Amino acid sequence: MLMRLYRSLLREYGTQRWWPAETQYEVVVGALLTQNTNWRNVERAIANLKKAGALSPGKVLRMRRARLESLIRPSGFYRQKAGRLKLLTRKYVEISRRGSPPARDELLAVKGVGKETADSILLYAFGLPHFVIDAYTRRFCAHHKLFESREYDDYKRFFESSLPRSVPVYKEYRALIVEWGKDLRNRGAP
DNA sequence: GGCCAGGACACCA
DNA sequence: TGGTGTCATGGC
Repeated sequence: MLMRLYRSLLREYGTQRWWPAETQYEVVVGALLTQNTNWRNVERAIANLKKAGALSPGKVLRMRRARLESLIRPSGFYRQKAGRLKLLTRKYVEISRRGSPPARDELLAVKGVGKETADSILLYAFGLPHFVIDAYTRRFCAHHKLFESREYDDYKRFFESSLPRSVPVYKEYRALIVEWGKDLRNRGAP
């Protein structure tokens, strides 16, 4: 059923090419900045960082707090996010230095990184098979009467156990569901 | 002009 | 565990 819906979405919306980023670190930054935030605003923030030549772990860690806040301001919640971005960057440097990929739990241990952000980083930055659940995914499941729960991890297990363990499929499916959700909203349908 | 976006967390009962 | 308040900008 899930694979059938997947192919149907793919036919309707085409390949989405997520995640739009030039570097692995840019994906990590985007994952944090996009929390409850329109992607367009995140793009502005990332553009600011690039223009300032500051889109690297070293620069972000050394930058003054107020400076970082002003650069990422368009992404909203900029005071919270500035502090959390530094914490996450510290963890990212640690992961990069040791060479082995991050465990989900160690990302979740970073303040400001919840399940969706952790899974986004694991999937889109590190290419690990973790399905990402968001508000659209829950609506998608309810709409098609596929599954229902309050727990994030229930949804995650549902998708991961119903789909082939494929990183490209996980990446594309989540992007397609977001596209489906936006489309649904634009048409004002329930 | 109100509502919401590719959430997470603190605090409470 | 479940419910609510807070964080903030920009588009429609």
